[in-house]
Amino acid sequence: MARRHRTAPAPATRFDRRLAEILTHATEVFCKKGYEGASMRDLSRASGMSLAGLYYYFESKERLLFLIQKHTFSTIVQRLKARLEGVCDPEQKIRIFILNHLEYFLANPANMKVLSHEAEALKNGFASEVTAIKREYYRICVGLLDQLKSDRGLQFPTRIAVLSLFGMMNWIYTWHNPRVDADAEQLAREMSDIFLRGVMAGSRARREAR
Amino acid sequence: MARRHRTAPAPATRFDRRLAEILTHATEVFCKKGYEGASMRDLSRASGMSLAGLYYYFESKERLLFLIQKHTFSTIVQRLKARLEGVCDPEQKIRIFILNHLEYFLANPANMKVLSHEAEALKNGFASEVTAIKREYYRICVGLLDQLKSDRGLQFPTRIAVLSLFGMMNWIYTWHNPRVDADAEQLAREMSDIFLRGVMAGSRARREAR
DNA sequence: ACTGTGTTCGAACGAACGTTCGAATTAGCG
DNA sequence: CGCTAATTCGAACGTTCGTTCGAACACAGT
Repeated sequence: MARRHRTAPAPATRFDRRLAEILTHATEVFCKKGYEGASMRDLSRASGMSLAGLYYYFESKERLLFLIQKHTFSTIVQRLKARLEGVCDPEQKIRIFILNHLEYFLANPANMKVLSHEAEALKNGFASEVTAIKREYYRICVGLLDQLKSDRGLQFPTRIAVLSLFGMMNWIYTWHNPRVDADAEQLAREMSDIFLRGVMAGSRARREAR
Repeated sequence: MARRHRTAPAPATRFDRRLAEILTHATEVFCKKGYEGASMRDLSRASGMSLAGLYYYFESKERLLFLIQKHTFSTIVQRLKARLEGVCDPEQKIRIFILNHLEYFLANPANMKVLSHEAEALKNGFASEVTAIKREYYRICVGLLDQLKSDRGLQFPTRIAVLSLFGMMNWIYTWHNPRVDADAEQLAREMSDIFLRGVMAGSRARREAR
């Protein structure tokens, strides 16, 4: 009956720790079978808790997905802000943005797949809160690119560039194989090279043909 | 009882025409609610046919998704091959590849979302046939990039470049708004610029720092 | 009008779904 | 130990799921 609503990081009660365990197992199941395809009984089996027992920790399957998405996205934004602090060079900032994204992506592939692939699964109330974080993340990236543009007198469509970059990065969940593909650092370097050369090369205050 | 198995394009029987109608409506429903989230009753309502009536045209929900994915993917590959014929310049070929993908994408957004987003929904038998087409499409793109590399003496990781390009293009289904965003031609030009400059600029047989 | 084949449907099947509830069990503290 | 509150669970709720079946309808050619 008594539900905690900690947003503070501090004491990590028994309740909070158990909930975190359940979230971890549920993330794996959502990753493998999809949100709609995963049943509460699947989650029960994966977390070693009875079906009814799960409902002591969250009131619905949808809220469970919400908790996973919100925690994942919040963490990635928070880490990005910490890493961006004190860096001035806009190119370096964008490289950090990409590295931060890919490092978290490859370290927590299930979380990121659930975040990317189940973006439309939440309804009104839950959806809007995750959308707010997504918008903030998007705005940060737009800011970095605009800074790069004005610093170097470049000319390219910011919206398309940002969304192309997100596409490059988020699509990884469909193909990355840790036994074949490079680690996050190298991957981030290669994607950064392609993307940054793409927006920087030869577009200095041009008036292009067509 | 008597089911047709036409692969020939020719006569378009009543059966084939009605099936195509159902596929169109089903694609919209799968696009909006996802494969798992869409019920046979949803499909029945959307196509104006009774629940039982649908099973005269296909034997299972999974086969219905398979038919949609296979038709969509086959069409896009076939159009690509036709457009690529006779073109020699590798840069031009890649621009055609991107344009072909985006034109079909924006002209048939529901089809392409179902193809991109429900790629893992099919099981063994159905999955392998779609995967085969996907692999062919992937190999074509690898071929174009390798040709560009050797023609111009470039040096970049082909696999990462191809998959980044697919990410840029396929991610569109998450953000494209026809009332806000440009048409396929302009979008293809902008993405081609970013991508081609990215893989071509300053990587001529370099031995790069780090 | 009769016959046969292609097409459609209402009704129902068993299984699985998300969620609830009251009782049983456990943990923390006097 | 004994008491209270936190935690877990078996069993069941009503609903919806994908699929099936046999009867009905539509429309040829004779």
